[in-house]
Amino acid sequence: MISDCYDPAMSERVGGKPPSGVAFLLTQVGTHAARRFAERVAELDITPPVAGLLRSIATGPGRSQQAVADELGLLPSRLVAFVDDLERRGLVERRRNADDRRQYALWLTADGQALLGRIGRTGREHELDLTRSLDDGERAQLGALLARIAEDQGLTPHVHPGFSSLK
Amino acid sequence: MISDCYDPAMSERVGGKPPSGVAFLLTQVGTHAARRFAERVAELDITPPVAGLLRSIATGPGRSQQAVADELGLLPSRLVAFVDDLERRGLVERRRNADDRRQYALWLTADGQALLGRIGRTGREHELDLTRSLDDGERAQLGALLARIAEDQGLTPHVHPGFSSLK
DNA sequence: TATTGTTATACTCTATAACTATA
DNA sequence: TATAGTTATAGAGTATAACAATA
Repeated sequence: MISDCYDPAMSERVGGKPPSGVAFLLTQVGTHAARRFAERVAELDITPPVAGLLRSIATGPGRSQQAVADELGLLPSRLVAFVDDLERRGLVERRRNADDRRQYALWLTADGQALLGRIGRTGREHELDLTRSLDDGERAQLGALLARIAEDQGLTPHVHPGFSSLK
Repeated sequence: MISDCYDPAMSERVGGKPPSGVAFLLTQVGTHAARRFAERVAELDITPPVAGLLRSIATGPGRSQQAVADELGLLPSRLVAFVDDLERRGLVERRRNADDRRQYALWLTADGQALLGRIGRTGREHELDLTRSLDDGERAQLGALLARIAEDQGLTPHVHPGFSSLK
């Protein structure tokens, strides 16, 4: 999923009217951004979904797996595999909830927090490289326009749509 | 591939410096754009890759499957399945090349051209809806900034990175 | 021997449903 | 009975290698 390979601009050229093609540019550049970020965090032996999961746990520590899965819009069965792997690597800890022993509370270990720091630095490098052809004013302008579209289209702040499925 | 679920902005907030988050916004909005376009063309019983393939054949008719696969950066083995389906539906035609009988030349049928027209209208609707919160000047501004990034990052015009693998 | 198109296969991602243990 | 977490499984999408026909 997740690929928009058709270019409205081209067919508009055939159809008559002049092309604008902002939508296609958005999918093209957006896909490139996602791919480059994935390449960068691969050097930390994680994938983008795992990076998002670590951040989510850090932002709201001690929540149940369902609560986290719900926030990120991913299936509980997917989250299990992620947490299994992170727990094996000593980055995340599962603790039984004493009040409701069906639930596990998720916490970051010290190693997990250190990794999150490295992910943050990777994200800043990614940001700088991707927008290196813009000056500060243009970067802010682009951010403002994208934020407007994101809000208008009903996208949840800080949650990537790649997580979705929601159900 | 293709999902960038980690938000640099958030961890920067933890790390210290103020967040900008243009890179994350790009993947978020770009993924949304690709998904919405996929939903739209699904009503024409095609997927975005197939829409891109139809456009490619229309732009350069009579080329071999390898030439088309090469342009779009997709594997020959993937293209076979797409062309099989499109030929069954009477949208594309395979013709043996008389000079080199190993090759098939790809052509759009009249039905295929009609479908391409409907795809073009769908693309224009998509473009308008996605950028409905911007005025004409802002839309042009956004397009210019995205085009600058696309060129700087070495993206091929009119070819979606989702096709890639290149090899 | 090399190339075009094709088939077979495998590996990942994603989605659904069934199972367990607790409530 | 309902819920949290887990397991098993099936379907896309994607990549690799082997094959037949032709050069």
